[in-house]
Amino acid sequence: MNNAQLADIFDKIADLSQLKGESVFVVRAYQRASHTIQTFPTELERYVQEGRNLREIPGIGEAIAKKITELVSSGKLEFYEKLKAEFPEGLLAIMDIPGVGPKTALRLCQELGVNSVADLEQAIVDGRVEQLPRLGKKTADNILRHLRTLGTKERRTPIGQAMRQAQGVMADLRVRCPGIRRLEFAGSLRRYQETIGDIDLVCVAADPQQVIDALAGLPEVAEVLGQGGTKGSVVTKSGVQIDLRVVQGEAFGALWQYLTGSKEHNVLLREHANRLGLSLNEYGVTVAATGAQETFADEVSLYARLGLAYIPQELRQGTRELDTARRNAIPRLVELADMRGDLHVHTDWSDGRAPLEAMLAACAAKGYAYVAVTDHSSGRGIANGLTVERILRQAQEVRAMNGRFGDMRVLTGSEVDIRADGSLDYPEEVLRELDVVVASVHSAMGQAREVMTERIIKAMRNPYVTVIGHPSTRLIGEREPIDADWEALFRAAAETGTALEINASPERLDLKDSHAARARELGVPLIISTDAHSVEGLDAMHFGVGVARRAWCEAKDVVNTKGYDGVREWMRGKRNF
DNA sequence: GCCGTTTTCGGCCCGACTGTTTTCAGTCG
Repeated sequence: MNNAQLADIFDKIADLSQLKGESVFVVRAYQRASHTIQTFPTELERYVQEGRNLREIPGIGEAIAKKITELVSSGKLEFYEKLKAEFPEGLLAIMDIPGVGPKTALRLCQELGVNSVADLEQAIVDGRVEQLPRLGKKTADNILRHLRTLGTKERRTPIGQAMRQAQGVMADLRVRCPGIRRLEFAGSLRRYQETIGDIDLVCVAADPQQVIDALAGLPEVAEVLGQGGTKGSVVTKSGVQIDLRVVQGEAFGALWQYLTGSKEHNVLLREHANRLGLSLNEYGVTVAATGAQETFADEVSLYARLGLAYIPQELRQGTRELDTARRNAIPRLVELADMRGDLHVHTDWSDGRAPLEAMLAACAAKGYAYVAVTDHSSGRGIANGLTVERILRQAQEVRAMNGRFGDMRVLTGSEVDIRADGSLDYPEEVLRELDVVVASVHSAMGQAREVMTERIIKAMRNPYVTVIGHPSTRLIGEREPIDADWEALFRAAAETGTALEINASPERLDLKDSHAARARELGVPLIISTDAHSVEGLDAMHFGVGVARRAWCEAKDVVNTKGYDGVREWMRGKRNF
């Protein structure tokens, strides 16, 4: 049983506990455990097998540790089975409808005999729901509306799309409201999560109402969910929810912090504040003893007031960042400016859209010290992969580009298919001629775990393989990752000195954050590359850096933060392994 | 159910908005 499945069960236990009327603290404990498990870098199943103590994980106590052990050893949990049996199966789905929580779901079930979403729809249409005390026509209509769009819209938006949309809306708002003094995005977008639930915007303006109204009036807005004096919430025509919070004055630090979250981080932060005799909300800090209010112009001063080092937004996941900040041990995370080159770039020699020179010119304009040209190998017929003859000719041309783009060094390379049996698409005589070999799985992605794991490890053992490209092959929201023993892959990568890629393309982000974190822990060299197929694609580097930062990576953990000489030296190490 | 620079027991984050209410419960983030 993997962490995602475990987390799902504890999330359901939390929901069921709510229905059962357990105290909110019990519910919260299960929710917290679910979140912790979801983001934990190691599979708990392996953790338990290795005899490690689950209770060392924050948020996991005696009771939940026992439940996890039962789940990973038997695949079942008696407590959960019994709990589930107490309620109709459809009740959890009813609770998934926005606006319907445990209280309402239970009433619908007990007072109207509603046991499924379909039952509920019928009950609303029949007019039975609006007759219940403290519900009413408006509530019933809202539930119906949400119920009917439940299956139709994607729940989360990939970060690339959300980022574009956020920037568009922010530009529009600035034009419409000249009184805006500051406008930033917050939430999961700012934390560089791979998918975004809704876009959170924070704003400082003299006239908050004007900005709220402007948001509601944007042409791309399909529905206004709520509109108050400081807060507006809309859904765009593309189905993305945008929440906007506007304040007057300069007390921006606490607001931005609050809306950046995560929720789990904020809960921990407020608990921490309470222990210091302080109370924290989105306006600032209140000293409990005196009632004195303090505001903060920026986040750094807010964290400092709470006795904490600044916590970069990507680390605000509600895991160990608070403890680390208290010990003043937050590392200096890798930054976009640390990136010295891109080691995975395509041109129109294969399936890229731009010519070689255009790609190189764009890389030079970014100030890179080097770039590797890595078009597809011949196995990718559909991607116009390069035959042996063409790759050797391209390598010649690429080498000849050196000196034409200032100090930027141009490296030869290829993105070589790892075939189903783990062999590579080019013979060694060819690979030997290339500076950078990105080995990637592009076919037979459905192989069984053992086969797939062995296949990739075989590629790592090839001395000419520099890096494994987009290791999981997933496309976010479109294609599931391969099934592989990640722990085994990470150990093999560390042993052979093969880098693993953090593919920065926002539809991939592969390795993902938790995998990158585990790889880093095991000493695997990481390379952040854009896999650009166009000039614009080169701009995706910051998404990859965001993933690396979420994985607590420092510059030293990322190979292509080294200068040209450093990278060459590192690559020589791999060839001699 | 978890947890400890007040504590192994007694606490546990905080506010906005909606819809239904004459003061607030439920939901959400």
